Parts: sequence; C-alpha cells; structure tokens
Amino acid sequence: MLDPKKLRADLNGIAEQLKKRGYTLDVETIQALEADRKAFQGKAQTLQAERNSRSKGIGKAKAQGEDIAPLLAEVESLKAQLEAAEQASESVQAKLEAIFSEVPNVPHATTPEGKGEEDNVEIKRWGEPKSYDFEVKDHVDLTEARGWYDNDAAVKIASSRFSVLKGPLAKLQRALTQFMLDTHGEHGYEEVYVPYIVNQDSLRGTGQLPKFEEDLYKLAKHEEHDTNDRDLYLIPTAEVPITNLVRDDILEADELPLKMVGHTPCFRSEAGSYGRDTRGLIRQHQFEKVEMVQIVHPEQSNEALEELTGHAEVILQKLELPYRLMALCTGDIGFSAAKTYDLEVWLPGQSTYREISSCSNFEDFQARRLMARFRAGKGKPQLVHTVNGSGLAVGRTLVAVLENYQNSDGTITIPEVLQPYMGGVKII
RNA sequence: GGAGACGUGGCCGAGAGGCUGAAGGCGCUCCCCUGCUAAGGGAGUAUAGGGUUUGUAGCUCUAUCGAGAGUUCGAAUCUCUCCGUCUCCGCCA
Repeated sequence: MLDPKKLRADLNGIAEQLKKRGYTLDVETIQALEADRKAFQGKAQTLQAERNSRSKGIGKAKAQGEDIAPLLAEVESLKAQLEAAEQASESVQAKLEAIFSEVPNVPHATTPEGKGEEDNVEIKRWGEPKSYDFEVKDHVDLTEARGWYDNDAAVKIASSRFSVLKGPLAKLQRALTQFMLDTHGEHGYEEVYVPYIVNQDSLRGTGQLPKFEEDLYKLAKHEEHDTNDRDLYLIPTAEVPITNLVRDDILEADELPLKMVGHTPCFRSEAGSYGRDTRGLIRQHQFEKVEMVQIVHPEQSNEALEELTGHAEVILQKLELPYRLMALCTGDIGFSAAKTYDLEVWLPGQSTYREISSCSNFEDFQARRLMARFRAGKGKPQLVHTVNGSGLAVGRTLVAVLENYQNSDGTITIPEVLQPYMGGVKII
C-alpha cells in the first residue's frame, strides 16, 4: 500500500507516476472522498470528545451524590448524533481503504518505461547457449521415455498441470533444492522452514489480497468441524510466509538487514493462463521454489536488490546455465514492486530464454501493510524495505538442467556442483 | 476429542463499571551524587490515526488492555463469538 499521507499531499504527482505503469488513478473520486473523510472524521471525533467529557462529569457528580438524571438526558441526545457521525466516518474510510488497497506501487526511477513484456530491457547475458550436433529434445521427451516423468499419473491422482517425477529425476530436483539452499546459506541467508498454508492477513501483508484472490487456492472449510471464521490459503510463493515473519514487528536497527531463505512448494491456480505452456514442467499448479527475502533499512534496498539478484545469478553460474538479466519495464512489474529484475535461462528445447527468477524491491509498499518497522536509536519506528527473489524456481531449473545437459544418446550429464548431492553420480 | 485456567505496555505484574492510557517492579535513556567499583537520589520511557503546521518538531483530539461484536451516559473491568496460551485426560507421526 502506498503512503496515504503522500497520496493526499501529491495526488496528481503520484497519478502521473502510476500512469507509467498503465494505471489510472481516479483522482476526482479520491479527492471527493478525502473531503468527506476530513469532515466526517472530524465531526465524529469532536462528538466523541464531547461524550467522553460529559460521561466523566456524570461519574464525578454521582460520586458526590448529586442527581444525575438531567445530565443523563443531555448525553442521551448526543448518542444518536455520535452514532451517525461514526458510521459516516467509517464508511468513507472503508471506501478510501478499498481504493488505496488496489493502487499499485509507484515504479522506481530506474525502472525503464514501457507498456509490456516487449519493452523490458536486457541488461546482460551470461554464458553461451551450447550448439548441439544432434537434434535436441525438450525435457518432456528426455524424461518421459525413461519413465521418470508421468503426466498421466498426475492427472489421475490430481488434475492437469501437476506432475509425477520418479527415480533420478525426482532425486535431481531434490539435489537442486539442497544445492540452492546451501549456496544461499553461504551468502549469509538464514534458512527457514515455514507453513505452506497462510491466513488472509499474511496475504494482505505481501499484496496478494485483495486483488489477486483468483490466482490462489483457498481451502474449503469443513462444515461441521471448522468453527473459526478464518480463511486459509495455500501459499503461491514462500515470499508470503517468510516476509510475514516480520509482520507487526518493530526490529532494532542493528538487526537489519535480515536475510532469509526458504524452500517450499508453491501453489497457483494459474487462472488466467489456460492453454499457455501446457506441456511439461514450465507452468504447474504445484512447483518447488527456493525464495530469498531481505528485510532492509530503507536506504539499503536498492543495493539489496542488486545483491540479491546477484545471489540468484550465482546459482545459474555454478550450474553453468546460460541466462540473461532483464529489467522489467513499468508496464510489466508486479503490483507491489517498485523495481524488478527477471533472470531468464536458456532452454534449448524451446530455443528461447524463459523466466527462472524474479527479484524485486518493494520498498515500503509491503512493509506498510505488514506494519514491519525498525527503530533507529530513540526515534520513532519507521518502515523497513522488503526485497525478495527466487533463488531459483526449482522446477524450471530442473527443466534447464535437463535440456542444457542432454547428450546425443538421451542421457543427461549431471552438472559438477550437483554431483555431491546425487551421491557422486555423473550421468543419468 | 473431553475438562479446567488464562490473555494488561519492552518484560513481570496490579486493576473486577467512572478519579485508569493504565499502580508497582524490572529493564532502558538522561541528570545529580560519589577517588574507582558498588550503592543511592531525580526525571523520562507504547502505538496508530485526525486536526493545526513549511514540518516525521510542538500543541491538541480520537482510538487501542488478544481480535471482533454487544450492554451502558461511560467498559481493561459485564455479555457473546472467534483467535491463542497453559494444565490434566484421550488420541497420534
């Protein structure tokens, strides 16, 4: 969420910046509501003050044994007015809150301007796509024939867009996960294990709600057993539980930066993507991801994004997978992000670069919702900045390893850094 | 799953319809005293929002005692729902 004070102070300026990302801020509606808010809230508070002081008067009068009947009658008339004023004030504030909560973050000055994917800017390339003296296969062909990838079984036990992996393939995925976690551990991230199911407050904190509910899996409540009124969801990314670790916290300045890494499955309904990437492991309802999160001092978030992106790159470099680094343009960055880098890995099976990591600086946009703050010295608590990124999407990394390391006979060479995690096996 | 107890500021802990945004203690900050150390004395020490304002300063108002709803002129205190913690029993990887 953006700072309501800043929004108020510079509504048109912010509208201008949001326009860069293709978002039109309804300035007039907000101005009208703000005027109402000011009026109603002020009135409600004045009446509250009035009631409070009179009620105190009644207490004192009663203590001195005076007749309080006339005083009671006086306050009685206040009551209806107060209730009306409170209601009006609350209703205006709820309307503003609803609008504000759907306003995306303001892009960072260094985020390139553009309308969509095609305007993203390539920052650099690393590694050369290999040339093969045989016809390359994609990851499905490489693994299905050997009985390691079974789409039909996944459909049988769940539905489309799930996968069953077996034998060396399942093990390779686990090896990748371990390798990533260990590497980030060396980068100074604390490994965390977190719930895969979260409540609405957590999803609001990181910005998935209220706007993107359709992308989430919501758990059904058991009619008889569940007495609570709490809605729970499967996590779409470990960003949600990990970032929410600092929700409602006031950290000490010297605790920053907080660096955490975690591995979780991610669950996405992929509601808007029917028909896209239906083949193989690219776009699944359930996939594995290693996620890095940094909670940082506001002045450090730009550097932190560069650093964290670099940490994601290290994984690709150690795996010797060719990739390119893209700066997403204003039209393509996510709702909560001020700046985002995507890492795209080379996939020989598709002869193209595909997104394998997304690293973003959210500045204080998430922190405001989360009420994640820190205290510098004796000063008032101020909001932290949050930065996160995939390090990496394990399922897609698996695809990349399979396709980039394939041999003419259909076997897969295991990248050197993964061999210790595969019990020394060099080829599968 | 059954039975009971409980949830108050950074922490501990009083409070049981009005004088309580909250006693007291610990911790922390500043000041005084004191050869050093130790001890002692004094002051301060929640968060959010609104108004005022050039101001994240000051002043002022409002809200907050797990969360929400209710009763009341008035709720930390009474009622209800939910969340959570603890103890005992049962079950369990």
